[in-house]
Amino acid sequence: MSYKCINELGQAMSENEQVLVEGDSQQAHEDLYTQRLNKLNKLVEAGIDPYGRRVDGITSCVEVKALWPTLGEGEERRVRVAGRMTARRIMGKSLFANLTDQDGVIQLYVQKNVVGDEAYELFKELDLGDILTAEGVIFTTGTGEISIKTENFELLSKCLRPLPEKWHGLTDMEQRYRQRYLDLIANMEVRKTFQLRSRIISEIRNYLDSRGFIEVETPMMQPLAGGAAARPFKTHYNALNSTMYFRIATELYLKRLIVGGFEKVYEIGRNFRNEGMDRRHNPEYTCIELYQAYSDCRGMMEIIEDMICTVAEKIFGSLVFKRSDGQEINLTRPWRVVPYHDLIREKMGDDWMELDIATKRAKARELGLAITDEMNDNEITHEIYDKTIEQTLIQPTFVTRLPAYLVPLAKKCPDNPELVDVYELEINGQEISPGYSELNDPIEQRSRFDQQLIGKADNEGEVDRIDEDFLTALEFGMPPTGGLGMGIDRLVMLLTGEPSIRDVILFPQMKQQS
RNA sequence: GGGAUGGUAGCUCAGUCGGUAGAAGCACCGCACUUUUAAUGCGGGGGUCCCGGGUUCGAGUCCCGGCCAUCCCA
Repeated sequence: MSYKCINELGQAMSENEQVLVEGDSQQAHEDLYTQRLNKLNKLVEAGIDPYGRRVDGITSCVEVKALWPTLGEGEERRVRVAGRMTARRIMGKSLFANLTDQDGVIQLYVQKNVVGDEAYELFKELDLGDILTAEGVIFTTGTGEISIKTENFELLSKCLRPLPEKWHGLTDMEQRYRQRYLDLIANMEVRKTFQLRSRIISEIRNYLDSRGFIEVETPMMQPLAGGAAARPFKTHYNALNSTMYFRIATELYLKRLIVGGFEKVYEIGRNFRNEGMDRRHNPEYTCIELYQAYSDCRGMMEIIEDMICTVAEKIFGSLVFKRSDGQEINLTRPWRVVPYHDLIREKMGDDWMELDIATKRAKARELGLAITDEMNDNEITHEIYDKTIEQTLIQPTFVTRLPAYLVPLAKKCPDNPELVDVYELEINGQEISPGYSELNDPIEQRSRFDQQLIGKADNEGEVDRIDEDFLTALEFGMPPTGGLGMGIDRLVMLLTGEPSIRDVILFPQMKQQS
C-alpha cells in the first residue's frame, strides 16, 4: 500500500507516519554518496554510460545569450550546450535546469511531451553536479530569461558527491584552498580571478615579445641557490648523487645568457623560498626577471612603468584600482621617484644620517621597533624603512639610490660608492619590482659576495658558497646591463584587488592533514 | 615563534546556565505541480559535535594537551 493510497483514504496520522517510516527506511541507511552511486548503477543497468565521450559543435552559454538578440522574429536557432547542472526546478511535467559552463550559465527548459516520457524521467533522476550536453532551440521564457527548449540531452559525467551550497557557495577558507576545484565550481568569481591572472601573464609576454625580448628557461634545480638572500629548499638528485637546491632567483643564469650574447631575455617562472608564509608570501611564487644589455636602472624604470600600465589598460581599461578596503591606487604616469634616504629624512628628520648610533637606536625604539644592540646604523635605518615607511607607499613609487650593502649585485652610484644605482618599485605598500644597473665588474662582484658572506651561516651551519661559474662568466665580459624582477602574484593581487596571495595562487601550500 | 578567533549534517549556520543535538536554510528522498529562477506546498531521512585525556551522575558546552585553519603581530 502506497503513501498516496493511505492519504486518499484519510487514514489516521499515526498509521500514516508508520508507513512513511517503513517506506523511507532504506534511505536511512544510504548517505548521499550511496544514493548517487545507486543511481549510477541503475543507469548502467539501463545501458546508459554515465561517463560519456567527446561532444562536438558546442555553443557556450555566453554565446547563446549573445545570439538571441541577433535572431529575427520567429527565427529558430538550434544549439548544443554542455556543462554542469547547478540548479533544477521541477514543476510536474516540465522542469527548468541551470547548466553552467566555463564562463556562464544557461537555462534549459525540459518538457515531458517534447523529450518523451522515458527521457523526462531520466532527467529527473539526474543530480545537481552532473555534467551534461543538451540540444534545442533558443527562446525566452515569460520572465524574459534566455533559455533552451531542450529536445534531447545526454549525461556526460555522473557527479557522485553533493555540491556546495548554491546560495552562499563554499566559504570555508581551508576547504576552498585544499579543494580548489570545489571553490571554482561554487564561486564563479574565483574563476574570473584566475582567468585574469592568466591574461595578465599573457599580456606581459605579448609586451616583451613585441619588443624583441626572448623568453628563456633556466634550471629550477641548482647546485647553488644564488641571486638573492633567502633560504632554499634542498633535495637530493640520485643520478648525480648530489645535493641540489630549488632556485630562489633566476638572476645568475639569466646574466650568463647576457654574457653569452643575448641582449634582451626574460623568464617567467617559479621561485622557491624556504621561509615563512603569510598574506603576502607563498613558499613557491611566480616571478618575472628580465635583462637588457646596454641599458641600466633608468631603462628598467621606463620598461616596468610602461609594461604595468599597458597591461592594466589592455585588460581592465583603467589605471585606477580599488583595494578591498576601498583605498584607491592610481597608476597614472609618471610615477613618483624618490631616493631612499629622502624617505628616511622625511620620516626621521633631516639630521638623521648625522646622528650617533645610540640616538638612532633610541629614536627607532620610540617608534616601537624591535632594535637589538647588535644592529648597526644601516640595519636600524633599514628597519625603519621596512616597518614604517614601505607600508605607506600606496601609490606607485620608485625608491632609488639604496644602500649598497642591501644589493650586492648592482652597480654603485657614480657619485656615491655607499649607494647602488637601483630602484625598488613600491605599490600598495609592498615591493612589486626591483630593478638594477647590473654589476658587470667581476672583481668587484667577487669582493661584494665575500663581504656578504662574512659571518653568515644558515641554521644548519652551512655557509653559502660563491657561485664561481657565475664569476667566471662575468670575467668573459658582460655588457652594461639593466635588469628587473617582478612578483607576478603581487601584481595580480594589485590588479584584481585580492588581499591575500593565497587567493591568486590556485593551489597554495597547505600543511598536510594528519 | 607569539596572540586572537574558529572547527557541529554534503554546504551555510544556530545551539542559552553543563541535562536526549536544530520544527533552521540550501542540498537529498516521497507526493503534487507544463514558463520557473534561492520555484512553491505537504511529508520524510540524514550527526565520529576536529582528535585525545580530565572534571562531573551527566560535556557540543567547563579544564588540559594535540591537529588543522583564518586574521593580527614578530
